Amino acid sequence: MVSIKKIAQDIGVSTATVSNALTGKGRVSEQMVARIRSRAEELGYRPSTVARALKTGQTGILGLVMPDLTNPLFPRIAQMLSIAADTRKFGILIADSRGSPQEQTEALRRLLDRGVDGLLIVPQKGTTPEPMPVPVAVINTASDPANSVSADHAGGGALVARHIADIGHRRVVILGGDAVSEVQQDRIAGMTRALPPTVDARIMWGDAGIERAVAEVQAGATAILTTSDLIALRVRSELMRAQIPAPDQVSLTGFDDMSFAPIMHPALTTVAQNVDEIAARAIDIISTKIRGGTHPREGETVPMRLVVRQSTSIPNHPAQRRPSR
Amino acid sequence: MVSIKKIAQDIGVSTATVSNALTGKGRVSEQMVARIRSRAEELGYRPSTVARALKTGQTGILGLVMPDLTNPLFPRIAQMLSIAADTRKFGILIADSRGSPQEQTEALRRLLDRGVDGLLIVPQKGTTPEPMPVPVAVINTASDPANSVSADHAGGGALVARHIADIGHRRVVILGGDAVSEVQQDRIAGMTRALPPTVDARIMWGDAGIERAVAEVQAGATAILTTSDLIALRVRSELMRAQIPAPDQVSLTGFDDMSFAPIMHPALTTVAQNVDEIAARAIDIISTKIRGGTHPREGETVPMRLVVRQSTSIPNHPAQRRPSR
DNA sequence: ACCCTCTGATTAATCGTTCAATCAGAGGGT
DNA sequence: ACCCTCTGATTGAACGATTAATCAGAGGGT
Repeated sequence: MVSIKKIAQDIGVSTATVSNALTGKGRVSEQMVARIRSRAEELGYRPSTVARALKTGQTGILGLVMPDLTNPLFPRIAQMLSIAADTRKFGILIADSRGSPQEQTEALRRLLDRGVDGLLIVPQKGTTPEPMPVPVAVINTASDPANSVSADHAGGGALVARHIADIGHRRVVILGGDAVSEVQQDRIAGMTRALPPTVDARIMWGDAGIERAVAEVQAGATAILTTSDLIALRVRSELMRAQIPAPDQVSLTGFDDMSFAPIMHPALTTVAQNVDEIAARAIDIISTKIRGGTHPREGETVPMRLVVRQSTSIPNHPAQRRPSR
Repeated sequence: MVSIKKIAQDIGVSTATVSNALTGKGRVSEQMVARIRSRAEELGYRPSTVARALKTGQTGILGLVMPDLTNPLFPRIAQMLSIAADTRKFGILIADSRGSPQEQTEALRRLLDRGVDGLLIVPQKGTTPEPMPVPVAVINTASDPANSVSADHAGGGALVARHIADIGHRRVVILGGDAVSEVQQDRIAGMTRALPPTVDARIMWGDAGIERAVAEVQAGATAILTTSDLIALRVRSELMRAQIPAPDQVSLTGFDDMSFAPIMHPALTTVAQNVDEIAARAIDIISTKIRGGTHPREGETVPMRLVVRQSTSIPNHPAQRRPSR
């Protein structure tokens, strides 16, 4: 490995001068800077991030903790974070908390031991991470007081609910996966708040909820709003089993615009997160925090975007038929 | 931050003794080891991985490069690699190559600059990474000469093809996504080799292939074997549009057992990768390489597992009806 | 008493970089 | 001549650990 020392010897100056020339910090004449730069280039010099880290106390590495990497949405977040991070010259060290809070704590400890400059945390459902010795950016949802940035899940819920109300549905089912999840709670809260009082909405949860939702459709409900594309897909399967056509007899919506949403049949109406923006904001926040500042927009959410596809349509139920708008 | 020096001062010995006591390397009396250990415990001492890295030249960090993190299979690999890595005390630094070979090279350079001890590479479709200054483990497919470990894609193709042949199909379509992908090539090669000569199989590729496959079914084919669950899902949508019932008129298979495979309708017959084993093997290989050894099983593949669900059944086409076995 | 060996510890260098402090010398002003 | 300022460079310590080389002293053998 070629070090600053080698360059210094070659040119006949001290290592300090080389360091200054390369980083542009001290006082070095222009010719000298040019000579050093070109020699460094020739030798293929790459500064040792390790040595720099030791001296400065900054590793330039961020730790990323996710609840369970198998959630199909996380890779996109991870990818965008990784891209946003390296515009700021940060690297990303991953840790998986394997679904358990103890493991999450373990994972955090390991990252801290490696000297990360900051932590990006997507918390376990229903847990709040304890205070950390380094700056932290939490990506969760608006109702989490620790939240640094996240999608506007409630707003997204409102978008999809309003869409359903607008096209004429009057009796709907709202279907959540896991009531412990704050994200899902917020999505549902957004839906219920946005629905006009003329709409009859019932909230159901979990596996049992899926069956009950189908029964509810047979009893006259014309739409099922879910908090996840995965749930929507399962509902779709149950509907087929019950021979209920979608969207003819029932409209269906998901959440997150996962990979399969556009290619399932009917293509799923859903709400997309602006993952790029969330990632960029998270990196922005964590890096200002690391520099000791306070980010003006910390805690703000990023709007979601309604993606209307074929799984939602005007209700076709005899009791509720109405002219198209 | 509490360092080795602080402990040394507290007890009144040299830092060397503390280092020796903690790592168990030099000659230190048992009582002294005990005293140092307990003092370290009290102070909450955590060794600086950065300082250690500078001195030893080993960071204990592996770089992970993936072609495009949005592929729904990669998060599982990343998760398992991360878990396997930390049993070996390695951390994992991620980099995304955003689909382009140049970016892949860039990503590798960034990781090397951070001083990773080794690289885990899932290559871009159709590209072979150039030689690297650190040990590398490549996760790709058997036909890649650089491959270190991977699923036995050809074997997986054989499993699913044999299943289809066994239950009586005689005219099938094999549908690939992208002919550039070596993985998909291997899967298809495995399928065709495993099919008996009595079976008529046609290979088709890409978006155009999906339409042609549906036409082929209308012309009498009774099964479509795809190289990916995502493709299978798209085929499923096209079949519904064409009002072709599955699996009644046509059996359908995917690959990779993605999250939605069990919950789509009909639940998808597919081939699962043993991701845990692949990850564990990859870490094993890279760590023996880092220690300067050669791994005895490098290059071997890990068997895939056929997962039979409702999307495949005995062919029901009049021309090919036969008794159940 | 002398030499040898062994144990348990210390010394000091080193990894590659940064940075505050220092210094040599040029040039200007009086 | 003398003092002052400014520029461009150097010195040397530090970051926190590891490690080869060294050393003091205890004990054993002759």
